[in-house]
Amino acid sequence: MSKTPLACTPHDHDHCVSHALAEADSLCTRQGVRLTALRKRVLELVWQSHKPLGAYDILASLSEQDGRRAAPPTVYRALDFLLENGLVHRIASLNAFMGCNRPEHPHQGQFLICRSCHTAIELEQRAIAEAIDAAARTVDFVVEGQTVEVVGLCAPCRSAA
Amino acid sequence: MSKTPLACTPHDHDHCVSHALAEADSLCTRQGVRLTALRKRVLELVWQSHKPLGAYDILASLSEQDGRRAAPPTVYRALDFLLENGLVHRIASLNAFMGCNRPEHPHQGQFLICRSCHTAIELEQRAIAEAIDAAARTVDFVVEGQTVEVVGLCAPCRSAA
DNA sequence: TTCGAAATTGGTACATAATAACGTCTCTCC
DNA sequence: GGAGAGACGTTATTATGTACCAATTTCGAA
Repeated sequence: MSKTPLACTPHDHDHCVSHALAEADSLCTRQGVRLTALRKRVLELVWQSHKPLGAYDILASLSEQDGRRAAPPTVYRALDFLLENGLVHRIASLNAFMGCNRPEHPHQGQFLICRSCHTAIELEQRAIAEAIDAAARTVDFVVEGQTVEVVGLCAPCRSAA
Repeated sequence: MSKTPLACTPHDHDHCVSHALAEADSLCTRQGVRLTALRKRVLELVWQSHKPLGAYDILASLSEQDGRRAAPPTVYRALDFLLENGLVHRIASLNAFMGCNRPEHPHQGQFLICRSCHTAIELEQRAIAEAIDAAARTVDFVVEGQTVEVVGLCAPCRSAA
């Protein structure tokens, strides 16, 4: 299995999505969990969007594109599965979800969210995680999970302005 | 005006709340904005809680304790004012609000949230902010706002377990 | 002092996000 | 084939947040 991050640029977008799905397939097989058709489709929808996608956006796509009669629990259950298995991340400040670049090893990313184009860049910087751990130690707090979500302007949007 | 953080320990809780309210008063006067009775009351409720408080919790307190007939927009407007003026922080991962320890200078804190007792500790570590800024620079992203929310266990809860 | 604009608040209705509870189906393993 | 677990369908409900307009208050200017 490739170790390259699943970077997504416009010209190779379809390839990027299929790569992500293939990697998810293999990961689930190794973990002994089932990437069912529904779960795979939800993951595909999340990956097809360049922006973090809301649960109800996914719901709408399932109805409109697939003609599937889906209710909220259907989507949330699929998202829960994908979250548990590290295939997507949840962006708390947006109530939205995005595909994980590096599902092959467990981690919690940091996210740069452009307020203009709404795309999100996933980082995985040990320096940030360690700065947080160090700060937590000073108040004797044991860290179990980190949420780092940064709003600002990405380079393309600054150029456009 | 004192520069000491408004640390809140059980034995001086009432004093801590009144200190926060007095500081908010003076800050709003200096800024030329109006800390009305409603806004002050909402701030007081947020400060009285040791845990981040949801908007609908505030709403319930206004109804039950004050007998005031309040609808959601009333609370959200007051919270918007308090957020804009740096008197409270919003915790995105909890959909909740907590009083700001240091309203006298603008900042965005980092939050350590105990999953057992649900209290939140506000930090203000330049090292964390700088690690994030540095990471953002590597992808040419300009940071405008940081959300850092850490879940884990605080020292008292670990001792109790 | 009185007028009038702006800010604040009250209130209804609605929009969006997430979960509870329960039944049914399907797959796998024996 | 049957039992059990996991996955999915369905209805209803709860939780969170906003759009909109009307009524009131505040405060400066005439």
